[in-house]
Amino acid sequence: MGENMNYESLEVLLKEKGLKLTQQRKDIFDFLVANKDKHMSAEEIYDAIRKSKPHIGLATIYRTIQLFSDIKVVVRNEFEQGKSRYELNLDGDFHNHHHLVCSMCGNIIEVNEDLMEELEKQIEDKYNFEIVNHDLKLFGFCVDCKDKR
Amino acid sequence: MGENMNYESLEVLLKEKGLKLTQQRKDIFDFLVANKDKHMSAEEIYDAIRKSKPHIGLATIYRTIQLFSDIKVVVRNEFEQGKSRYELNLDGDFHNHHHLVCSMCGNIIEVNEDLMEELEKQIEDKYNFEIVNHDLKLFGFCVDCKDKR
DNA sequence: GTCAATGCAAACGCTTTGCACCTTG
DNA sequence: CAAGGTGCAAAGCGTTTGCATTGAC
Repeated sequence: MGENMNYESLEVLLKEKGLKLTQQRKDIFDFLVANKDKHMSAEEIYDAIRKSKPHIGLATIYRTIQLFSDIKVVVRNEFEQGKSRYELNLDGDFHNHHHLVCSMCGNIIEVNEDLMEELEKQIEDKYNFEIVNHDLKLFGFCVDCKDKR
Repeated sequence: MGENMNYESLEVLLKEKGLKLTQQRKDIFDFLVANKDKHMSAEEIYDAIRKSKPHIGLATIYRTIQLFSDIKVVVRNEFEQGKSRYELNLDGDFHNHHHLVCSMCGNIIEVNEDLMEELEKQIEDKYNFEIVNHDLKLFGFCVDCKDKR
């Protein structure tokens, strides 16, 4: 997919499945690109896009995000129980990266290193389990909060 | 808490907070002990207990599990989106253990090794983040399913 | 023109809550 | 007997779905 993902590459992924590049899909994609460092809920995406496109429906956000998730354009994550947050998957990487979740301020920090190879190898051997992907969240206190306690 | 957790140790934890050891709490605790290797949803716990105690309410299951979670007697986990599964936290360990989730049959396997010390140390240093707990799920194929693909 | 996509509102599934009654300590 | 706890039903909340209409190709 590459760092410079744009409408064309999105269109290619959609066309492969006989799907259309609609204005709403462009709008949602644009918004995700403009906020690629954030982890947003469906409602937040909806509210933000609605400011410039008042007719968009929340169901469209959900359907689009589901679709983008299927074609690996976004990654869904669950930091709070019962509520998903989404982020753009710029490099189209299959292996998820990790997240640091601050228990005090709720801030989410991306970890770009994998560091899981050795652990996964050991577990694959011992449990005879073939690991395809992982989901690692590390809870604790961020730089700003660790001293405030 | 120790391996032989029983009513007395549960009662101590409750008393500390001015709470009572009711029959329903005993029933739910018993059921969790009898199924300590499983990861059950609230509905599953409810249905199972209702067979012998038909008058128990689902809300009691939720309230009790929430309480048990607060006093670290159970651990809540989310393997499927929007649905929690619960397991007894026998040793009262603060650091969660890991889970292998089979993408084919849905089976969940416990990993008792931690293996995270080195990774956590590296991340704490690089990101200046104080790690307190983690949540690691490894998705893939279990022994029974890896050949069936 | 065809088929996919949208918007709306209603339905959904899990979980929480308000309240009158009951039980524990 | 004074908390706290329970059961029931209703509400809550994020998400999904049915359907008539609209829009992309």
